[in-house]
This record gives sequence, structure tokens and C-alpha cells, in this order.
Amino acid sequence: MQIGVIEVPTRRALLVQRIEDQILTGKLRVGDSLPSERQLQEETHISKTVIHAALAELEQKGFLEITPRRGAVVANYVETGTMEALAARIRLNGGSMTREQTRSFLEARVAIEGAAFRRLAERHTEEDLAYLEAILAGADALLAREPLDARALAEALFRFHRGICLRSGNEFFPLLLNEFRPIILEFWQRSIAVFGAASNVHLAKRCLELIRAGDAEGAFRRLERSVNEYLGSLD
Amino acid sequence: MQIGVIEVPTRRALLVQRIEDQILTGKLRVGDSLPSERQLQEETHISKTVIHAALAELEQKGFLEITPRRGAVVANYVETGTMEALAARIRLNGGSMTREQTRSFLEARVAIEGAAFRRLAERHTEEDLAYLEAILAGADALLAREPLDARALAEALFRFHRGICLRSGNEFFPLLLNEFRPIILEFWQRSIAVFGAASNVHLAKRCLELIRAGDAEGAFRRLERSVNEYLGSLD
DNA sequence: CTGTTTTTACTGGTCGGCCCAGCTTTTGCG
DNA sequence: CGCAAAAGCTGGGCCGACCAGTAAAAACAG
Repeated sequence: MQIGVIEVPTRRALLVQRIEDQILTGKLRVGDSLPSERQLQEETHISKTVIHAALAELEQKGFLEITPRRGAVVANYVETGTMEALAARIRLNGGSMTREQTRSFLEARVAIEGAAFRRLAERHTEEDLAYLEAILAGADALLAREPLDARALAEALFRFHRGICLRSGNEFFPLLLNEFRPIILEFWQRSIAVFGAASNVHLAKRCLELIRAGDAEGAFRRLERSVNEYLGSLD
Repeated sequence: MQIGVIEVPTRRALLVQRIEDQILTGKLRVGDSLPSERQLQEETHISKTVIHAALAELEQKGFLEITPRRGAVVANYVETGTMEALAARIRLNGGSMTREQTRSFLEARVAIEGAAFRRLAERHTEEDLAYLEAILAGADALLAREPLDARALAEALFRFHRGICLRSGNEFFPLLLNEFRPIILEFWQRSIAVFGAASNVHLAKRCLELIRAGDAEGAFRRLERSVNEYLGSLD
């Protein structure tokens, strides 16, 4: 048996997580007031500096709404939340989404990646293709190794799809995929578990071929089909 | 003559901005190490606590990668960056995007909002429409008042479009729009300046009508057309 | 001179306290 | 009783010291 590295989390990170959990599990509801910073300081034995930093972080993530000299209330994360807020909620549910969330997520992914596919199919250089091929070569290397590192392969698939966005020439697409990152990684890990590692890598290669051939619609349909297959596998 | 309020920027905000600029202008390159917190303290005459907070903020934005007891290095913000990193880059260019950035941005917006339009046109309740109408009524009220508060109207238009995403039933769309928020606000303010306030509100109303009529494609084309007009106005 | 242990200098993380400005509640005077 | 002054909160910003680790330098043994 092997004991890996033990990462010591910072107090700030622990406090952020604690409050996130309270919000996401419904113990703290939208509109509820948080205790004052000084009160939290007493409860947690953490200094006001760190408390303040943690609350500021939660505000930026969209979980809280802080008004100077009035206090912090739990925000409606749908109104103000970022992708991070959603990722946190998914993390809490044991890393799994409801079926409806999954459908929403895939719909959004198809909207973004579909646009990237189209652009790249229409206009790409040899360098673009070489870049994407290099990523897939890395995935192949992972495939050959035993035991399979599903996490690493999921990362590679993520990099491939972000690579498509990156090379599409649209500055926003890769950033959007970065926002999705934690969710997409969960997705690929599940996809690897359900459809197998080789199948997923093969699908990526097929998409690249279609892009190379300039078949924008074909690439888009291939993407759509795999998404539907994934959704079907949930039943 | 009238002298308005004088906002005193905080040291922390100034430091954040300074470092952001250094990164975005290339004086600090990806992979470069930052001076230690203590070194920065000496250079800037700002306390280490504030330095620490500023660096933490830059990390959350995706500009830095901080490892405890090892230091901070400039992160590849294309890899890890969020929409905020891009917003910062735009802010640096005097709040305006290049033509290519604008095109990218609108392409992404059409991809996301287009999907939301389609969903909402196909499936909406009376409550959804009432919700959106209420937002437009607020925009009308702003329109009647003199002088025009362009910022507030831009906010209203943002809320309307986010409302469409919200009511589309896709949990991700509104979150994506939230990520775009700072950029979208710049967009609407410019659009108001170029096409006039009334015209923008009228367009929103027209979109709502098409959604009500269930004309998904019509609504989508209307959106696409206005985007193209905006792009055309840049020449 | 080499390989190993110990020391030291340096890192980010945390602490508690200071003052500030503004909102809320209590107090106290006319 | 009415109303204004005061006291007591809030978060925001900042400071200098201390903590627990790391990595390089110094000391040491062979």
C-alpha cells in the first residue's frame, strides 16, 4: 500500500468549502444573511483577514452578495453565479449531474463546440491539424499504458476539444471551455467508463478527419450523435 | 462647474491593475516568476497582507499560479484564464475590442443565445413572457427619462437577454451570459451610442414577439441580422 | 574531495489589531 | 412625547509580526 502526498488545505479554502456546502445543501438559503465577519471569527477561530478573503472569493464566484456595512447574503446563484458555482454544486452531488443538468450541459457544449467545428472545418492550416494530432498522439500513448489513467485521458480529450476551440480562431471559445473544465472532465471520465477508452479516442480521431476534409456539417453531426448516445446511456 | 465624487482606488486594486498590465503587455511573460511577496512589499511600500490579497485575486482570475512556499508564476491565461482575464485585456485597450475580438465575441453570443432563442420559441409559458415583458417595461421607463442613463439601459438589455437564457430551461446559458457580463455591458453601451436607445429597445421587443409567435428561426435570424449590422457599423 | 546531515534564509499563509466610514439602535434632553 | 445626539454595529483597508513549511547553503563526517 502507498500513501500519497498529503495536501494541507488552507484555512481559507476550508472555510470557502464549508460555506459553499451550506448553501448548496440548502442549510443556507437564497436571501439568508451570513453572520458578521467578527461573529464568524469567533465561531471558527479564524482571523478576520482570512474570513474577509473567503467571503470575497465566494462573492466573486457568485454565491454571496456583500454590501459594505450591511453584511453578506446568499445570492441567487442562477442570477449572479459563474460556472464555478455550478461546478461546486456538481462536486457536492458526488460529481454527478441530474439528467436535466446533463442535457443542459451538452446542449451548451454543442452550441459552442459546434460553432468552433464549423469555423475550423472551413478554415484551417496544416499547423492547426498538426497541433490537434499531437494531442491525440498523447492520448494514444495513454491508451497503451496499463493500468489506464482515466483522469489523464479525460484531460487529453479535454485538451483536444479545447484545442479545436483554440484553433477555430475565436478567442472566446477556449475561455468558455475553460469555464466548463471541471464539468467536462467529469463528463469524459464517465464517457470513458461507459464507452471505453479506445472508443472515445477513436471518435476524436474521426472528428479530426472530418475537419481535415472540410466537412463542417459532418463533423457537427458526428458531435451531435455522440452527445445523443451519451444521453441515451443514462437511461 | 461641478466637481464630482473623487473615488480613491485602493492600494490592492492598484497593485492588481499594475500586475495585470505587466502581464497583458508582455512585460511579464507566461512562466515568469513574480518577485516574492516580501520583495514586492519593499518595492511598493504596501504591506504583505495586501500584497498577498492582490496575488490571490489575480490567481482567481487565472493570471497567476501560486504554490504555497514556492512562489507565484504567470499562468498561461489562454489555458487557465476565465472571461475575466479577457475582460481585463479589453479594459487595457481603453475598453474597446479589436474588430476580430468583436467578431469572436458576437459569434459566441449568437451560438449561445441562438440556442436559447430556439428552445424558448419552441417551449415557453405565459409566465416566461410576462417575466421578459417586465424587464422591457423597465427599459421603457429608462427611455422616457432625461438625461438618458446609458449604463442602466445597457444593464436592462443585459437582463433581458439573460432572461431569455434563464427561461430557456437550460441551466448553463444564463451562467455563460454572466461570465460575459462585463463585455456584454460594453457592447450594449456602444450599441446604444451608435444606433440610439429607442432602436435597441425596439429590437428587443421585436425578438420577444417572434418568440411569442413560436418563430424560432425568425428570432434567430433577427438576432443574427442585428449582430451583422453592429459589425458593419464598425467599418 | 565526496556524500550526508544540519542549519539558515526564504517562501506563502495566518494572525489580531488598528482606524475608517456609514448604517442602526439606543439614549437622553428639551 | 419627539427628535437629535451618541453609542454600537457593519464591512473595507491596512499593518507588522509570526507560523510552518521548502530549498539552498553551510557544516560535517568519511
